[in-house]
Amino acid sequence: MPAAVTARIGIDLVRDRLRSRGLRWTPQRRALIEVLSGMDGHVTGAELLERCREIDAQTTPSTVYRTLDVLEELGFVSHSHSAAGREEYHVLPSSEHGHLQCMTCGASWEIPATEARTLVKGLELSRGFAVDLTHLTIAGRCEGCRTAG
Amino acid sequence: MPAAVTARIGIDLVRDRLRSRGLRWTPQRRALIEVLSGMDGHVTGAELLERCREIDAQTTPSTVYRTLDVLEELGFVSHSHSAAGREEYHVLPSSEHGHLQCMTCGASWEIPATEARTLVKGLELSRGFAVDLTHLTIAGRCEGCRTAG
DNA sequence: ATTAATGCAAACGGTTTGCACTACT
DNA sequence: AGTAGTGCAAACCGTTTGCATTAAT
Repeated sequence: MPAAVTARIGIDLVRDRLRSRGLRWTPQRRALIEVLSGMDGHVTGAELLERCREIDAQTTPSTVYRTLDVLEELGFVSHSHSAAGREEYHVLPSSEHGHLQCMTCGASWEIPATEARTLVKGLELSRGFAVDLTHLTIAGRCEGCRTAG
Repeated sequence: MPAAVTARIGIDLVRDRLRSRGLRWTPQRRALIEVLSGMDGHVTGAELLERCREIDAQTTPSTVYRTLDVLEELGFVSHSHSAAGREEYHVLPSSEHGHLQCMTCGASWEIPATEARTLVKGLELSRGFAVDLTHLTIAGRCEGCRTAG
């Protein structure tokens, strides 16, 4: 079982990018970036809200979700949907990737573009369909849960 | 672009299976089965509710969702999650399959198990991960939307 | 001074629940 | 008669919105 990839999001980089677009650097945004930079690649909006509240108990949902929208526009995060149907944000690492999620233990792993190449190419050739890898979540049972249960 | 597969769900079969388990056959259930049997493979709970209301305007959400749960237990339907994150039910055709969904026009197509074999086998071999194909929805852009836009 | 961003509070949409009532068997 | 299923109404949860206020530039 491969370890989950840890993605990095540079606080200074985000700040500079925001400013260069005339957007602002606020304590609330800083908190969210801090939370995101400590993530191992995937979190729901609700989880991010909770974690931000650990930093600042006054954090409001609207601020978090609006900031996530902005960060998505800037290309720092992207979102897909978990097996439970909730929004799932993840920090954009260097390369595009999908997710593998275990329905038993809930753990999730990244599928690098290289590993998904056959799938992506296949659907493009057979159906002319352009897969959005960042949005892909494949559900199933991981090795640990299969051997355990 | 392959045509969407039309699945069939036999009204009499469902009725008999319900009864054989001590469960009951009601007008509300009949309505839902009728709706489901006219589907081309994928609908959200909310859509099913609406369609049931075309048959009986008094239909309530609770009844529809509870019946869907029962039907899922009996193996007549299964659910996954659309690209928009909503629950998506589909009638179980003879074989397991995943979905391809266009994020531009919203259309969706089935991916038969045969076509997903490489993916499923690959993840099993490389990671010991057992893909739940019925739960899989791959988002992207379909051929039509790619050439149009 | 300008205007982006926040906080509030309320609404949203889809789904789920508790409970008294109905109706299938 | 017994109990599965219904309808109602309210709650749920995550997310989104409008608007007046605050604060970054």
